[in-house]
Amino acid sequence: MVKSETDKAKRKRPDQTMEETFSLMLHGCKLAKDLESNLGNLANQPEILSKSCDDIVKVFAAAKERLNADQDPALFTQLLRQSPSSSQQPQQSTDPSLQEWLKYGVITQAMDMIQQQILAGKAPLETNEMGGKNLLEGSASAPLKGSVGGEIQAMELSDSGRGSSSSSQRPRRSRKDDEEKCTMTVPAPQMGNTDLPPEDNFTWRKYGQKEILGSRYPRAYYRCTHQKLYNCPAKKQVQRLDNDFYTFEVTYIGQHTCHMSSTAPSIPPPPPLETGTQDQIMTQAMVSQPTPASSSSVPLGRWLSMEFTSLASASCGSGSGGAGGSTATARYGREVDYPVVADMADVMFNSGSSSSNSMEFIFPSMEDKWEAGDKKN
DNA sequence: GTTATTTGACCTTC
DNA sequence: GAAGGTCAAATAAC
Repeated sequence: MVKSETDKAKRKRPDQTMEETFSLMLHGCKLAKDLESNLGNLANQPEILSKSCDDIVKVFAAAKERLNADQDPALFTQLLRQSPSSSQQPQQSTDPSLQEWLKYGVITQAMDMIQQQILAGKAPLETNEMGGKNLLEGSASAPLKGSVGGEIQAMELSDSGRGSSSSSQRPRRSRKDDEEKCTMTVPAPQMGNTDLPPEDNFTWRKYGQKEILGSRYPRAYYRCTHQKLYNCPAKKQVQRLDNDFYTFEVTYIGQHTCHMSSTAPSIPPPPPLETGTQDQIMTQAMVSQPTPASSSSVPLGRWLSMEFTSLASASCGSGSGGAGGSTATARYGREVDYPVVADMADVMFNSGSSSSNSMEFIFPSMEDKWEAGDKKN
């Protein structure tokens, strides 16, 4: 059973919840910046522009919803002021964060479309002063995959944080490495409840959560819902990356046997446990419809609207699950122009206006451009 | 009432 | 002894 978002948010520490909202807003800012960077290239691509706006609106709407729900504006302001980047070098005209962002394959659905358009030569490659070229610099060398922005990247092996080794000699519990493991990183939902791990067509029951030494976020432990019924040994561990709130590291352990039973629910074959099947895994995770009954499921509408951004470095096989082994670089926050964000926060907190008004604040020049374009047409 | 989640305690491994 | 993994009672949602 899935608890309500408010219930879950209620259980969080206020500063943690605020931090999540903060990250959400920062991501929205980056989307807006990307769009701005490519306006020149996309003047003739209204559908892409529209999709980009949708993405941005959704992100900010989610942030606003969280802010309105149960969070303290004062805490938000404090977060902004305490941000380590506030004392960093002034922002360059070519935003380095954007390069980092794209370097790791972090693109939105709309940005994916933009890149495809550019790569296909439909949009001019010239850059604007805000660094639109970065879109190409970041990912042109890597072919885009996935029509919904779910970019599946080459998997990389990673060591587990602890490097446990020996197989268990006791029957009950073990950290044995001979269990089949598959670790991957997947994007977290950007809308709604961002705590939910991505749907993978299996139903999971959460049985534990643990703070992990050296990790910023706790690790959640899930096992197959049908563990008892079908003696299914499949488990998974879900943990946010330390430096990337919007990316989960998911480790699958053991194979599903529940689907083999004639009485078991009809589900696809277990995807994650063989090396070389990662693309299949992620494809299933990205395109399949969520299972409504799943304890970790995400409503289809949310999945369709969430940002399928970066995917996916994973390591599969026995013995080297990647908890804590991520080398991903922060997508947000470090190089963001925080005063701008603070202004946006001020607008959102003080105006009491709708999200559309917030968007007007973000895109005044765009509106002017579109209006001008409409007048021409 | 049933089922899922949370969370402190316990167990296992290193 | 520390840390990760799991159990199970308490709690909440439906």
